[in-house]
Amino acid sequence: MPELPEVEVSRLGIAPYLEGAQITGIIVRDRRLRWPVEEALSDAVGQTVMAVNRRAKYLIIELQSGGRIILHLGMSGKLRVLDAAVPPIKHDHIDIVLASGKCLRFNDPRRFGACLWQAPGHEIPTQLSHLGPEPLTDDFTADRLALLSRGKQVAVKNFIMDNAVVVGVGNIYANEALFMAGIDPRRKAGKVSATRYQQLTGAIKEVLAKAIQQGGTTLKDFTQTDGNPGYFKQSLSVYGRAGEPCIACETPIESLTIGQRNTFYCPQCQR
DNA sequence: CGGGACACCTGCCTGC
DNA sequence: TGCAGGCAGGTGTCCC
Repeated sequence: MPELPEVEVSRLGIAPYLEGAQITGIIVRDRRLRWPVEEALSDAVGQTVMAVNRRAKYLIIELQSGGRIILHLGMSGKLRVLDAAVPPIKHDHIDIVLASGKCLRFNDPRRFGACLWQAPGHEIPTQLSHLGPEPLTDDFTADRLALLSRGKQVAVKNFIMDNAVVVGVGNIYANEALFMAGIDPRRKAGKVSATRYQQLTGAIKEVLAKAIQQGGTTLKDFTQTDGNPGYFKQSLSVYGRAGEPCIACETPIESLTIGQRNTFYCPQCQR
């Protein structure tokens, strides 16, 4: 479910229901997420939601008190807005109930996701305090990649998936961006030229922006019971296509493991 | 310190 | 049909 584009699509989907709404209740059915859900989360009850923002793959629900509810979807998390009276299904761990009678419902089978509480006047949780720049802003530049990669022995694929370098580049889009830029994912980060970092930076921005746009289709029926995505599948050039012909040169796409993650590339186009 | 392995957890798909 | 095994879109932690 959650690469950055899907988190952003979720944000766009839930924001209209949440912004300006009053929270009348919070139901926690299972506290055992990535980190235990704090009891103090209930302090959000009675608060008005001022905005729903995103930082990296975290969704941040800003409250009038200055407090924040911070959600992360992990590997399998999903958010839906539905009538609060709808009976919960398996893995519906948290409801944020609104005065409108609707609720934001967090479902996460694997429980790698998180729901953090930042009390008013408190520091942002440490998970969010060491994050690199957002990929779709001007803070993310080729110069930054070139600078940070100096002398680095890690594979360039791992490098761009490092949240301290740039946030929001998950496994799928790391593969796709490296294909677009014609860079072998195994290449050491320190051995990628400035010119090619220029191309890679553009590729990351392009692939993420495009995926968010395509997510807009999913957005349309976001509140329906199960609008299941899969929207980006047709657009993928290499991810999940081992053995299939490269869209550019027809050489079979190869797969291997880098940093315990499945990696796909065209041995002809990517050097 | 950089780099890499591992951990967390459930569902689903494959192959015997 | 059943079951074991492997794999999955993330990321903090631990160990060398």
